[in-house]
Amino acid sequence: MRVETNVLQGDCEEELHRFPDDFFDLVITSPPYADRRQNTYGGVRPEEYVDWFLPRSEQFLRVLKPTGSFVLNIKEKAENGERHTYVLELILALRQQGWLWTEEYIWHKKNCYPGKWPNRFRDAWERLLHFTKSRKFKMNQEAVMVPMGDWAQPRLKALGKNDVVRFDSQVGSGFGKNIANWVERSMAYPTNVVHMATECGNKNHSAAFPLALPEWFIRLFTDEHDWVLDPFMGSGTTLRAASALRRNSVGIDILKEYCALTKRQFEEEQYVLFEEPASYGK
Amino acid sequence: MRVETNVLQGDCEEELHRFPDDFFDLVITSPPYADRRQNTYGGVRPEEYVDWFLPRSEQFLRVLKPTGSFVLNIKEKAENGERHTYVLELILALRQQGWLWTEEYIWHKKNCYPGKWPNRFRDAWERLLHFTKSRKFKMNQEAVMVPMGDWAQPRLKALGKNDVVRFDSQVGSGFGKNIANWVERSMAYPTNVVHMATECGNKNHSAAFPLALPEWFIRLFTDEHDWVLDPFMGSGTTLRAASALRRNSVGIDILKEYCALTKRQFEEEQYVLFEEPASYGK
DNA sequence: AGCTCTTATGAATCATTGA
DNA sequence: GTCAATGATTCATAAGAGC
Repeated sequence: MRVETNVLQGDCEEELHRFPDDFFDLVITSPPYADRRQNTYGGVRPEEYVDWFLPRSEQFLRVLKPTGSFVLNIKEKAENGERHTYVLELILALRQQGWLWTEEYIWHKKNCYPGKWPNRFRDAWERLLHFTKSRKFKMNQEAVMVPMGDWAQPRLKALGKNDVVRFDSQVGSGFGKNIANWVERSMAYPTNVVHMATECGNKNHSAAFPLALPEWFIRLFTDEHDWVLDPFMGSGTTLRAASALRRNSVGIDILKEYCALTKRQFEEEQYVLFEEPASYGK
Repeated sequence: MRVETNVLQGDCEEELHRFPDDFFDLVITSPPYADRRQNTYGGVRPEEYVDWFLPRSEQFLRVLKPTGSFVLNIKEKAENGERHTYVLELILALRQQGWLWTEEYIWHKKNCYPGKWPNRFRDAWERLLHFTKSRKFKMNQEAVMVPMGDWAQPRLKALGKNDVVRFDSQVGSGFGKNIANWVERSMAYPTNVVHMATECGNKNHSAAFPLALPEWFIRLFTDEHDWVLDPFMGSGTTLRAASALRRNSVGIDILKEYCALTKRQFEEEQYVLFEEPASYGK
């Protein structure tokens, strides 16, 4: 069975009217973050962010299956020395809209942006908010289990001073013990903290999240041939992850450039798939 | 100059009336989390949590210096398959009360509680909310610097884990300046994700946080002989960290058992200090 | 192939300048 | 006064070069 991958150009609030209720199994997206500047892409002011978001999330709620999930990657900006509260308000508003706030995953960005300020350290994490329509939803926990052999050993080898000092010695309690536990089992369930580097890019566009991030959630919340939606597609990372995992997908973006770029990149990757199947999906 | 360490038994809302305005440099605490069970320590219902907290935080605001910081360790419970929203509401309410929500640090618990549920993974993180009274507050970023990437790669190979741990704990106990001089540019500032294991509990009480956690924030937000307050003291981890770092401290707890336990443990540690000064500060 | 070393750069944030 | 744009700060990665 073939996998469909569709790119739609337009505002997701409008475009989603094409789809029936209860169609998608997963909505996963990294929307444009709030920004005071008007001339950047998607510059929505922090104060207006919730009002801007709600009519769109209402459509997400409609087109999502009762067993589906909605994963929202977002992080509030700091302005005038303080964190904005619009993300907190958005969570509360989404619950009012009918969503269940099932979980908050943390994306730990190992290679976060550098910088130094008098009142804060570098921001190394973002929220991955997990909303559902019902308490019974699809979750394939086994699909994201971490293979111990493949993971722990090279990790240990590559364990620079950073890892040891930062992860371990601050406490002094047992990496050794943990390792021993890991070796006994071959697979372990992950936690709600996802460690991933941002994609260091030869990309010509600001990639929202690394491929591995949508991949992780697509494996976790969908099966093969399920339907995945990214209503703020950007450069199309979600679609590539979905396609590689044999899920049908729809990406929507308001900018023609992004849509064209995604379509083109996608065709190139399809070509690569044909040429060197082994390297695809990496 | 001697360092004072005080334990007060009572409700912090009452006990703090003893203190003048603008007295403390840091308030750091892990309050009793919301809990539906009434007969456990500090069983406050989620729905009532904000109302219960606000009169107390009003006192924190009063006794904290304008340059001081308030660090709140908290995490919302999941109930009936959903995350509670009282922590979000608390943040919004604290801002209304006059606090600035300066930052949200993530405590990544490397060895989080085991368990398996159908709709979520193990919870491996907690919030460390940083509030201040003003945009100009005290922050000693150099006090929590960590060794940098390029440097120890070859050295670490030769060293082995124990050496690294010992190196780090020496830094913690006051040799930091020397180390910093040796390696000049080899130290980097940390991020807002704090990696620490929970203290593996052979303790007879559920330790709220590991010693290293208050230690980190005490070094970051206070100088020697500053005053540290933990209004929900519990087993007294904050006080031990403060004392080891030569900060004056006040701990308040409503339970006599905790107060007695902390006093007793504290005297024991003082005794250890007298016996084997070298091992203290570990 | 496996190493070391070098280089570019990423949803950042704040202070300053200018409209 | 408000708002928008610019410069300075700075580190964990991947990718590429060289051996």
